[in-house]
Amino acid sequence: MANIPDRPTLDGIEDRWADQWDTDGTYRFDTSAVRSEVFSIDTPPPTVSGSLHMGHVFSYTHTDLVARYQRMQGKAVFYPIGWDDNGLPTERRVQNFYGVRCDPSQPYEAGFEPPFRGDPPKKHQAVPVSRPNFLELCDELIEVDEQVFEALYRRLGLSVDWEQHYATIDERSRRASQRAFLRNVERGEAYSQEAPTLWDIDFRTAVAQAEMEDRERPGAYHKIPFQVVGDPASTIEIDTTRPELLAACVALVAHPDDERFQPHFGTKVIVPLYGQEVEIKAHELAQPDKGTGIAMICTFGDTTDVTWWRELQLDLRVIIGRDGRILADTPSGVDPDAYAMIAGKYPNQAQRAVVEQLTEQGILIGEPRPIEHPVKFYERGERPLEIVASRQWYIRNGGRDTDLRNDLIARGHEVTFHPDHMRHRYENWVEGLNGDWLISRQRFFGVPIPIWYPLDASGEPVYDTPLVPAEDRLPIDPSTDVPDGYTADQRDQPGGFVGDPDIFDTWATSSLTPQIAGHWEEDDGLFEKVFPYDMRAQGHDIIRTWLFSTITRSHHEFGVVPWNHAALSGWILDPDRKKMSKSKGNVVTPMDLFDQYSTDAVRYWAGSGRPGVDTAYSEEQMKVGRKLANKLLNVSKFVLSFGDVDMDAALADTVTDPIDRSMLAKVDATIAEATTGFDAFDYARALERTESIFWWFCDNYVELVKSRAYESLGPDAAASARRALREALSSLQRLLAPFLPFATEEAWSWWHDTSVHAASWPTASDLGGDPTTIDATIDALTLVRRAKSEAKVSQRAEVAALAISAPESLHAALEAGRADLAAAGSIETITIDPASADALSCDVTIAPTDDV
RNA sequence: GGGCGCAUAGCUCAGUUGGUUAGAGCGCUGCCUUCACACGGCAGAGGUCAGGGGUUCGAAUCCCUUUGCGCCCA
Repeated sequence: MANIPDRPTLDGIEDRWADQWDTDGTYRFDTSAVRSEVFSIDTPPPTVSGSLHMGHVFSYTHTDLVARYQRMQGKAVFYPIGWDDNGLPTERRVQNFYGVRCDPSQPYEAGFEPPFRGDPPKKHQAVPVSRPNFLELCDELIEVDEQVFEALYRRLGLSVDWEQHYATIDERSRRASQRAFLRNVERGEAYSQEAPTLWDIDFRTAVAQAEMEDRERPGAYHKIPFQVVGDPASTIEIDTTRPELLAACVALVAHPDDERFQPHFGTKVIVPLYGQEVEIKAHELAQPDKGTGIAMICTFGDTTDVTWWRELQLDLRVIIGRDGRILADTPSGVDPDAYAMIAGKYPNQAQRAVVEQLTEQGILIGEPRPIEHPVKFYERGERPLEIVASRQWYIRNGGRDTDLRNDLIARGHEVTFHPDHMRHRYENWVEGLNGDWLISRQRFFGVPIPIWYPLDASGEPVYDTPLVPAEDRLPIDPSTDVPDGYTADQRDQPGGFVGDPDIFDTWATSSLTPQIAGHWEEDDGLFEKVFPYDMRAQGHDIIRTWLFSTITRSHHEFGVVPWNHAALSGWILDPDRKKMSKSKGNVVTPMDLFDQYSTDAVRYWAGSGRPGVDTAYSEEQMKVGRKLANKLLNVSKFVLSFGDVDMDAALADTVTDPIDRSMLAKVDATIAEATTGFDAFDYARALERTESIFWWFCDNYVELVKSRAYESLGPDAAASARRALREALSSLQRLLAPFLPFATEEAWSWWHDTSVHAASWPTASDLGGDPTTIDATIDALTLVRRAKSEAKVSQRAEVAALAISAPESLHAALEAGRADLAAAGSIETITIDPASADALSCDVTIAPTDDV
């Protein structure tokens, strides 16, 4: 037997085996496999500029469990991983790390040295740098960040194929992203349009509906009267939380069924302070129970205003600019003197000024009434979103098209969700979309939109006839590359061309991970082997973004769903059932936990979290996992210590004892349950069943037969026990291998030359044993142990006589275990008598001890 | 406001198509220095299955309802 350490330990085994797997290529994808032999997995590329937390460990472990199971089932597992490095999170991290900010008007500076590399002082003013310099710093930092992530994932034991690695900013990703987009454009699935857009005034970029969230914020209703045109004695009172937008008012609106306002529909009123005349309109989105029941429509205060403006075909009277300030120029029809009081102010400052004016002039009715109301924010933003008109690129997603929406809902039904109820999140989201998917961002670090526009004679872009590159030129950067038929000196010249200055939102690229990871159109045959993927793994919080957008892109490009199964992981909650977050200071570093409890122990905790269920962070569970892994090492050592066993002889010829066959029948049943669980992506169930039989095996079966295995009853009886022990151990090690990859590999290596992770998933030994045969003997053993516990003697204490009373139906089973029971309980004589009751009972006579 | 999920031992959770006395681990209590494991082992105590109603021979499980918690969407 190979070297079994005297004292097996979990400490330090991770690096040793991770290196070995790397050397052996244990998890390398077999590119010669045909599609039916492949199990392909689409995993989330983590945002490398973010923090590493237990949420990553949790959900990535779930994916790995399934990957390892499928690999042991003989599948060629395609399990790539990528980093999501493009986008705003990286920009922010670069700003905070180097103390710089991107200013595209700055010239490029070769060999630029940033003022800091990490922790600039708080009072430091960010140094403006050119876009190319800024992007260089992005590239520099993500390389460092990615190494940290890779180290963690290797330590976690993810069985990913590191050769299939990608990043969302790398050349292949840019090519795939641009190619997919250009095909969307060609088919009319992507288009650009000048339209009202959700806008973050701090990041100065457009934001998609999926990135928007409601936050409860204090506000106040201001009751303001509008004088009716032609009837100075009559007023209409409105309640508004945004009096600063009075200048942008284009209409009032009430519900068509509201009898209070029906007489007024079509009449005009005068906006206080600013004097423009606006009409009273009817629309069913007006809420009669909100405020006074009639609202002002401004261009634009919120998304409902956009709907009203569009459907009621109202004027445009924009007053908020892209920097969030009130525009300098007075809109048409608005009193310039009143407007001058708010021009240049931020909305909150403007509100104070307007309320002051209203109060001074005695217009405001009563005091403002404070309320809490939901306000729309960019999920990363700090000030409320505004709505500005701007030209942006969109991909159709059913938000403006019922047929497409229904198609995408139908696609959702082609995916099996785990757990199933997560499909509701998807459908809820698709049904609630109110516009197409905005993919352009006015930012810097990302995949450039591969489009130029011709400039007309006056130098204005002709947006209707964009210039697109041939696919074989991709990826391109329109700010440096030149469209076919033009020369570089025509850039920005009348009659020349201009590059689209924007980049894609991160989701526009990460929605293509199946294409990117699978080398779509890279002509190496990989894509056809892996697509559509077998499995998408992700957290349930990004169903509306990543899951939905990936289905949308696949639907447009291929007319199929990108994967057959979507496995959703839950969140990690802290022990108080709150979502863990850095701001609450309750985030623990995964690496420390790996060191403290062993990686396998942490994986055990993750594996016990059921699919889709939010799970409490629990170091107690990690302790249990450590105990399990430790026990596996020790019981393996013990089972393998009984001398050589002829593993070539037929199992049925060697394992003859009905007790041994009964145990193996129990293991068979567990193998079936674990297999059923894994086939349904329910790794937690597989773990629970496996763990249960494992502890039973250690505590009961091993204790019962170890004397026989020591040859107390002769060589044949010993051979049956030894072979059964090894058979069971082999199955148990393999059943646990997905969960405890390091400990099982360690223990497996003591008696095999190849990896347990390349071994086949266990199958039933099928010796025809009765799984219940052993139970009566174990029950009797438990009663003997109890008697010794109650007598407060050692479990090794001798028992002079054991009288078992049992129903006659159990006598044969008890006879089968009689000799093992006598040895395990140190029992001199055992009698088995019929019992009147159904239950088994024991009368234990403990032998007198020789007091020394 | 619409939708989804959850409620079982002090804690974390299993409990599959309804079927004997509702299970596990942790924690707690007692015992055992036992030759694989003291990072261990053996045993014990601990439950009105959130409340109410219904279906059924039989309900933690199915139906209705109330309450509480969480999430998604508007």
